[in-house]
Amino acid sequence: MSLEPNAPPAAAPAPSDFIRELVAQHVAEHRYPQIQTRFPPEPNGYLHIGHAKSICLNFGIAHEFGGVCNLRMDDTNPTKEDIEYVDSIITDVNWLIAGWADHCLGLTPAKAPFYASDYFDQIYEYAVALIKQGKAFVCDLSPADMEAYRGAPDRPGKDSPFRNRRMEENLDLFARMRNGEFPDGTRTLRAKIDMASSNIWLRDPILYRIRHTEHHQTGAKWCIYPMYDFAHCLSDYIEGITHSICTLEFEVHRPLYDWILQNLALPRPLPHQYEFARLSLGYTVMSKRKLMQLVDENRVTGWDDPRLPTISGLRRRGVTAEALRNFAYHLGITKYNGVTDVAVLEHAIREDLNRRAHRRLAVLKPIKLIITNFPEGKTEELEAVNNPEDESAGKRRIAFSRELYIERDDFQELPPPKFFRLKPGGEVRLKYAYIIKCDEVVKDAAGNLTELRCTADLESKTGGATAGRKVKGTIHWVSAALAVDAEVRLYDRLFTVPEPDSEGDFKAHLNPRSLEIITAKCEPSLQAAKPDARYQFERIGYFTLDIDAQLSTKNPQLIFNRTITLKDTWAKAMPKQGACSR
RNA sequence: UGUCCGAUGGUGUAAUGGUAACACAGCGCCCUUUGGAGGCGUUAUUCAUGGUUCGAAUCCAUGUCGGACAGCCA
Repeated sequence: MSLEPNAPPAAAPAPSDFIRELVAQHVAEHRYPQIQTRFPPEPNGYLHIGHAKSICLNFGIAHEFGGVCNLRMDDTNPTKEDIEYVDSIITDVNWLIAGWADHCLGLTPAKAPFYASDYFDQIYEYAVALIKQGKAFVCDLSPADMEAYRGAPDRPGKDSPFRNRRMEENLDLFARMRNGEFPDGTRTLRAKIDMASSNIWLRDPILYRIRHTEHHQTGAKWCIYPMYDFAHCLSDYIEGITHSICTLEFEVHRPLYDWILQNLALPRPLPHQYEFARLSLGYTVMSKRKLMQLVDENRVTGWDDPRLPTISGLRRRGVTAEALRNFAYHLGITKYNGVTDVAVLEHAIREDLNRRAHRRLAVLKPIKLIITNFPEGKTEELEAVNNPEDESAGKRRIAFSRELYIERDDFQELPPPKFFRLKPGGEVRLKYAYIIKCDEVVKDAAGNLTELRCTADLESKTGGATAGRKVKGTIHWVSAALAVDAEVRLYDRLFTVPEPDSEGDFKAHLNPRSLEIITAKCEPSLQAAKPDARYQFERIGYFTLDIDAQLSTKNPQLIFNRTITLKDTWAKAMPKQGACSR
């Protein structure tokens, strides 16, 4: 465990909430030598944005108060866990805290994350200690009997007939449980507390159960495994955790957390548990069980499907760690179970990408446009700004020619009022290039639009005599001859309703149009697109290369994921138009 | 009808006995070679009732509504 204190950051704009206030108070009182938090996922699925909230809280507190936060696998149930999940958790956590709180990450001497299973020997000894004090006993009740004896929330339970076994017998039986002498489910180790307690978790809770299952970390060493309640508080204690922060559903378990540590008469200070409300986000589901269902039933392509709220999915979609952290920052920490509007996430993503993304021109749904007064075969180089938000991003040159593609949605033959784009006889600015006027609309025999014929004001480009002319609309374009094709994956929300899991089958609300795949025409510079770069396709949205893209082969294939659309006040005013999807 | 927890604009949060504020969303205007970004403005809030107090979102009482808990899951 790492013990060197981290220097508090210079002047980080730290959020404030009831947990941080408590921590600040404890720091002021010098209650602990150092603040220690932990993020304790069970490796039984991939991490999602709800975990990101918890990671930002736990690492954020360590970061702000000069402490350390341990990543700890809460791996006490080998029947549900897998090494694949361990690996993904390590990747996701490191990605999310990189460059921000990675210096707060507590690591074992072997530079590995922590595992509750590392403490199985110690936890076993603590169980023995409890037995010796007469505070735990081996119970032979079957699962069904156990349930019957437990009572109900409004009805007390009954003492197990095995509750008053002699200490020596308990010791012997527990050792034989460990030795594998009994089949699964035949015996448990239970704490001796109070079967009449109004808190069900204090009704002689199970501490150990028998599971003849190999563990992804400890192999075949154990056939008994501690329950969450027993392992968690002790793991916290062993690691020197001061603030054990978890979600609201563990509130009822806190008396048991405290009971175990107090009855073991451990040297102080003891860790304490604090609870906050988990994240619920609109238009998605957040439970690992439901996410796993979507993955297992191939409703999505995998845990990292860009439509999923998993950290790996968001990353693949193009969301940056910084955007996720800013989102978490704006969330706040309370004990109220609310549903956060996805617009808050979307805002954090756009704010981040607007600052960092280089602009490019790409046409998603092309229609050909001919500049009739521009010479055939001529190519002109025009200067384009890479990022108007960041002058240091520089400029690039883009090729202009007689035949172009423009967005199909940027032309309407019978435009509604306030349509600022191209229309018959109308003028529009081609971004970074000329003002053009639409002279002729060409259609095929079936009446489908095939081509637009326009004339350009050849003095209107940047630096030209009429460059200052005001036209209402500006549209994007690419040179037809030089454009490169790219597969573009247009993602939309996975569900059609704000709370898919509020009632009934959540899968009934899956959005059938959550993914549309198209071939776009891109400006040639996109051929050199970098895997980690974010691009804004001007007037369209933010895009990033997908991991499926083939970049270094003989026939490179560009594949872009749409991270998020640009805000579009026109689409909002004209709901029936609807460009690509939304 | 048990125990614990909670309730502030549409949404999420702040105000820690002293002018109810911030962000997102919405709406309007300005600006714009992105209908983006940005700027300015604006709509809208303390669950209810009673009490304590000069003064209550905040403290107390009662009620209402919501959430969590009866896995050998975490």
